[in-house]
Amino acid sequence: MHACHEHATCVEEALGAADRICAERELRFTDLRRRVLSLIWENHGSSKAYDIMEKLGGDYSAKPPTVYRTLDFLQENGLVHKINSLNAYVGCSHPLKHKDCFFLICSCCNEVQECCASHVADTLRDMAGKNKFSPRHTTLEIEGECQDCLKKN
Amino acid sequence: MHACHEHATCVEEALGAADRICAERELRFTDLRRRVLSLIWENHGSSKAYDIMEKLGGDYSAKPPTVYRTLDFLQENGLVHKINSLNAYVGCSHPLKHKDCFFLICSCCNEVQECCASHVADTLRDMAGKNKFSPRHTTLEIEGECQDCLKKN
DNA sequence: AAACAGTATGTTATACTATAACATTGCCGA
DNA sequence: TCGGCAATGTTATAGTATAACATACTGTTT
Ligand SMILES: [Zn+2]
Ligand SMILES: [Zn+2]
Ligand SMILES: [Zn+2]
Ligand SMILES: [Zn+2]
Repeated sequence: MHACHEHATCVEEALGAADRICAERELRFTDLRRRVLSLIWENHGSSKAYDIMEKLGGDYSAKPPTVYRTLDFLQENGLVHKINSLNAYVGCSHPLKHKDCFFLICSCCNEVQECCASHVADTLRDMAGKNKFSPRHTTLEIEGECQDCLKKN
Repeated sequence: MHACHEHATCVEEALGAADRICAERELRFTDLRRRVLSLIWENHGSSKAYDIMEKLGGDYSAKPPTVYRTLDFLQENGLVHKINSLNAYVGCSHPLKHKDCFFLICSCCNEVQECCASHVADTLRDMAGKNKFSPRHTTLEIEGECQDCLKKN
């Protein structure tokens, strides 16, 4: 689906971007936050909160509030997104440029691709306007099958 | 937000449509199913499963599986939709014509308006195509403020 | 250094959302 | 009437998320 030849690069870039963003905003990119973001970036699928919790401490030494607070922090700063249709979380693939993005979710390989397209956003804004609605946040999640999986099957 | 001068009409229409749809498909529109759909149509907001459960039997005589099975039936037959961003359910406002719909959710008055627009669906399909993605189901939920609430505030 | 404030994390408990598995009931045709 | 199947009931449990309060860490002021 994606084209990351060397996935370690994805992780490093994500962590590097997080470092810079937190520095700029004078936020603390603590060890816990870094570990959670890193776990989320282990692959290009989405991660469930309780799976992250287990990975943080096999013995459940990390408790739910710890995980959810960390996820909240990462979301607030645009470093991860929640996929509402899955109750799961993905790393933002372009945290500084993120705007009006949406998600293509392959239910075969579970990968999630984050996309931006200004004309999609424009279309939605127009549509909202015609309905006299003032949008604040859009959830757009498209479930289906990615090219690789289509080919395989 | 919506323009139902006599909300009873909305409820009756919804129940009537359900009757017809179930008859056509040789499904049983049982008392329970009718009651749940009716409760959901009490207003134009979204309903939480556990609230429906309480209304079904103040003493919690209705248990979760009863409610969720009924909601599943109603969803499968296009009579209600789940709003993933709220974990809540709304009645479908046009069950026979439903196709590529999306939702405008006012976080002020909590009303949910269901909209269809073929050009929105077209735009999304094109976009998916450009990403070589074969979409199966789209979740599009726009949170914001409706005209009435904008005026009021 | 000691006191302090503010942020981050730990801990315990609980709320909220949803499903599995099996029992019972009710409907309908053979 | 019997058998089969769909619907509902029942009990238990899984899965997702937050409230409330305690402790620890970071950096600043005195
Ligand atoms: Zn993003
Ligand atoms: Zn795939
Ligand atoms: Zn609909
Ligand atoms: Zn409103």
